[in-house]
Amino acid sequence: MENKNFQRNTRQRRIILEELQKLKSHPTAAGLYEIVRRRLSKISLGTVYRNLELLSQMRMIQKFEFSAGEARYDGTIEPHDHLRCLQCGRVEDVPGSAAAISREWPEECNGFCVVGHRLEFVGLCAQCRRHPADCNDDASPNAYP
Amino acid sequence: MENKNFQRNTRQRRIILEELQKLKSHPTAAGLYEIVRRRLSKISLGTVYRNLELLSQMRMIQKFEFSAGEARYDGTIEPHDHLRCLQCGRVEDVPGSAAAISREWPEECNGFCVVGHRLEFVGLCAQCRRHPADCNDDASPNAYP
DNA sequence: CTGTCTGCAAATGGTTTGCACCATA
DNA sequence: TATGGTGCAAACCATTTGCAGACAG
Repeated sequence: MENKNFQRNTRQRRIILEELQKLKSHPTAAGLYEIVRRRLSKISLGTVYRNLELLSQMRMIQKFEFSAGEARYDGTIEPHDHLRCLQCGRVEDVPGSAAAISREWPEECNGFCVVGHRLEFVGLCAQCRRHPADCNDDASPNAYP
Repeated sequence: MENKNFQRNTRQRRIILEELQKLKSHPTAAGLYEIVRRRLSKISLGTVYRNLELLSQMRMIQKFEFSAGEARYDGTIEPHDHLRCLQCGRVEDVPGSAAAISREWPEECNGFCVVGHRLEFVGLCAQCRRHPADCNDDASPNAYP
């Protein structure tokens, strides 16, 4: 709630934002840390967390914590929905047309003043559908239907 | 994925399920633990977690981990959506008619075989709308718009 | 009896935080 | 140079797990 704006434009912050915006995927903090580390070998995971939090408070990126243990970060700010693979954990954007479906909702519901929503579809991604053999291991990050 | 069915119908398991089904709210594991403890004073939190996990694997209850740090549990199995208050963290069911909107979605999207979805509306509950004074403290469990 | 389940406590894993030093404005 | 940011490591907190004893079938 503390919308504290930052003053310094540090090398770390710049690179974290840059690398995140470069990705079409939605990495976890640890995943992005590994990527950023290729350019800033001494950066710490704590710094990545601090900056991701700050950038998301400033609405420069989106943080979403749908259903899984780890938060994921998105380099864009337009609201949109996601597809999550139950087997491999991959998270992708719902492509344009399908996303449009979800844009209008009642502003009032059950006494709640609704200001937004979070929507995610779960299923199997194209890759995992082709390789059902991988089903035996415990890679499944969720126990949904 | 390991749909291992349980064999024993223990007092603990029975009471956990019973108390959860009695509630209209969606407690966290710790919350339910406090409730169950009134009937089983020596039960451990670990047992509550173990049974909630088992019951949800057996499709006798629902576990959902939308966006917040703690998972929440629902004593019913019919799929339905939720309303989450950004200020107090309360989670309620979306009432019938509104819920119907969200039931049909494409079965295929972006190569994914979609088997379900998770939808949650965020906003302010009736109570928090009446008491905007509480806004100053850091009780807000989420940083969504 | 026997194999599951429980209570306990320690371990885990993602995230946050305190602190002393560093570097941006 | 002042102060916000960083790296490091320890702390946190929800959840999981190993183990020895308890109990359902």
